[in-house]
Amino acid sequence: MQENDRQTSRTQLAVESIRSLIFSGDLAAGTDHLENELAERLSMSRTPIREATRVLEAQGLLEVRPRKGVRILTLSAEDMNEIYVVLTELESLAAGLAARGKYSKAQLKPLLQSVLDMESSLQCKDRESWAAADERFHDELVRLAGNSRIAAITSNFNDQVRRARAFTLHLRPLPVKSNEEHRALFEAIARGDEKGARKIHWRHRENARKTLIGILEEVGMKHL
Amino acid sequence: MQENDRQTSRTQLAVESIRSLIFSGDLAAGTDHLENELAERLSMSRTPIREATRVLEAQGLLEVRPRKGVRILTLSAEDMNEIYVVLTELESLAAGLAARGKYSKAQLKPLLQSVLDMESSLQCKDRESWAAADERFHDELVRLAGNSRIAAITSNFNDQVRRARAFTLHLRPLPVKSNEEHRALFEAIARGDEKGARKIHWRHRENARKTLIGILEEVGMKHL
DNA sequence: GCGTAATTTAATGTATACGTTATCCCATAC
DNA sequence: GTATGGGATAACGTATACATTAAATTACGC
Repeated sequence: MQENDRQTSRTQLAVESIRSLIFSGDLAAGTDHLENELAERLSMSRTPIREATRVLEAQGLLEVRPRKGVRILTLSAEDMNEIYVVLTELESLAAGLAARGKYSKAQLKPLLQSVLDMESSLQCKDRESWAAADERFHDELVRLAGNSRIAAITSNFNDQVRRARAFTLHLRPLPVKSNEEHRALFEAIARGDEKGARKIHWRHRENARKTLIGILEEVGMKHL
Repeated sequence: MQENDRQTSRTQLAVESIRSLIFSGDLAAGTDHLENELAERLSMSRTPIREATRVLEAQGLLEVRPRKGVRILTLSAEDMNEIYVVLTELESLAAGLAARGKYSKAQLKPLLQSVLDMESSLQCKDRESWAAADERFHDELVRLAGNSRIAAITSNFNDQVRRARAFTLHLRPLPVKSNEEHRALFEAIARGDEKGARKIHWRHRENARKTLIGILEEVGMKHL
């Protein structure tokens, strides 16, 4: 009856389902949910739900508050700032490491492709596809850095700010400048310019951070 | 009969107990342990053990391998390097943020105290107490940076490399230079020199990284 | 009506039961 | 001796039972 495989255990399924529900907003930030409710919703007993929520708590997506249910975490502007500061630092480091990697043009192809994709998305003013390409760019950048810890942390933080980014996607100006920065970063990595890559990406992220925080303050969005 | 309080739930107790057992070496790196074994050892049922091991897995201290028990993770020299690279980056960032904080002498007292403690430990050649003061120094530094994410990540990584550091503590030369660096960093923070603080700490950590990796390679320690 | 104590409710923490199945062991075939 | 297959074992995943206790509700005295 039950699947024993780690990939398809109810616990694993619960982790993924709850993550999706959080990202989609079905479990809105700031709302509370009892174990029973989640169990019923996902058609399983409380046992896998409990294991899943403990894992998601460790990942910073929710908070277990005994007798009040799990609370989907909200992010204040201050939280956002903290996260962006760390992302800026670690991705810049990643950019430097990627440049140090002396990759060939062929190896950098996926990175270049994501830049091209962003440029074409920008021409059609298609923000959604631009965002998707942007995510690929950042993922690829971190992958090229070859440090699994950096990858794990940035992935986790990107999960945490995903909602905020989606929210502001349509509120901010078309990211023309952002694209120029991506291209410049690509060039720096391609020519193995570690310091340059670091600096370019650092400024890129700083800009992104300021834009995001600016919008959140403008909209008076205290929590997201 | 059971304690319901989050602080003293069996799950929480299991998390802390298992952590201690790992740090003390009672659960040695690379060894496997069945849920039943752990449950019996900690005098509780498998339920809290399972929840605890999932959390510890998310924290990177062990790996759940169905039917083979949980494996206490070992760290290769490469893992160590990855972790130190990230620690270097984030703690340097913390040092810069601490300097930017423009703290008063009074507020910096704990930091200074840990430097003084290290210096006196060094005079008695007491490595253990030096290491304890060193840990206080780094904790305080990160605290002063005022970014809870940096604190969480560095704390987690320090946990992961704790065994390795303890192992090499008596193999490396007395950290005279390290102490000079701590003092210099303190001065930089005290005078609000953000760039200087960053640079000093970066070099400090780089030295620590190279020393550690050097020793591990010298001793031919592939895993720890 | 209001504050406090008693009572009920229900969410949780934990133990336990049990079905499933990976793994091990051995018998048999070659 | 090696390989294959079947059966036993036991570790795990999950559901469920149940005691505990925080929170909600009611009862009560003033």
